[in-house]
Amino acid sequence: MNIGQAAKISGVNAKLIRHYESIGIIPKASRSEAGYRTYSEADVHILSFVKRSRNMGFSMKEIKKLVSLWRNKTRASSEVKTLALKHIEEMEKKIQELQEMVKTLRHLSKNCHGDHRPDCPILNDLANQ
Amino acid sequence: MNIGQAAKISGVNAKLIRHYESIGIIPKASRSEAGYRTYSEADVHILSFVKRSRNMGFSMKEIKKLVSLWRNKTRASSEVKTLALKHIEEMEKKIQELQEMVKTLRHLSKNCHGDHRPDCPILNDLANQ
DNA sequence: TATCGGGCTTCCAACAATTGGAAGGTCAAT
DNA sequence: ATTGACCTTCCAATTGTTGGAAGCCCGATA
Repeated sequence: MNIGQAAKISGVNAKLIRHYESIGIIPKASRSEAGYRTYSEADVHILSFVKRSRNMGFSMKEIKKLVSLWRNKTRASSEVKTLALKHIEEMEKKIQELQEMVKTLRHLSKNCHGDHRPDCPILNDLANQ
Repeated sequence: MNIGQAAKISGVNAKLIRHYESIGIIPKASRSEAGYRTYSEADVHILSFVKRSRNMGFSMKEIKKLVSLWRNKTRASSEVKTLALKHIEEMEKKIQELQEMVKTLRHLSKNCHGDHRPDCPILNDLANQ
């Protein structure tokens, strides 16, 4: 099948598929006589894998690693688990940071009248802390 | 004072100060005879404001708006509050997304032996869901 | 057969925010 | 006079994705 079909099935748009190929996330697609990229079911499977990994928040660098681990039938599951746990840690750190920002900003907003008057604790705090 | 001094005090590094100037976040600095940028206390104050806003997770676009609101003594506090509340909403959405990713990935990791064996539920899930 | 729409190709540029380097001018002190 | 620290500009890389332009290919219709 052509790239458009592969895009439709995998949910990764054609532009992005070419990009992933160019940066080596996925193997180079074979070509038709006319130079069109052609994809097999297996190729589409890889694309779906990438898409789902992306949905899990993995970076492209991590996904590159995941794809190679996935295709290597003899790798140890510990390698994958380590990668996943590291990613979980990073996400939890990010969550904490965001929660602290929300907390601070929510507190400031609560003290801000939010009307026509110019006095605003939010700006005061950002400016004078 | 020169840019290095302003950077030190505000906590925004010199490179970034120039960048912020170039994209119009902060006003253009005045120059010495030799062409060096010169900063007043008030200029540094703006830089600190930007820095703290960044720490609150605001985008540069939002910060540009915040700076102009801050410098406008007659703006309504509701304008600021609206911006802050919108930002809080976005952060909370992001938090939820991350939490769901963590939840899924944590579940998968729990079922992964994480040893020398190749069988790995994490990869299986990413591939076959 | 001519042509038209849609899909494909490549390359180049933009977004966000920051960081890095290169090549060169300036300043203060030795 | 020269050193070293600081400043200047410009250009490129990062991360992940999206957009456009110019041009080729394929199938269908007039």
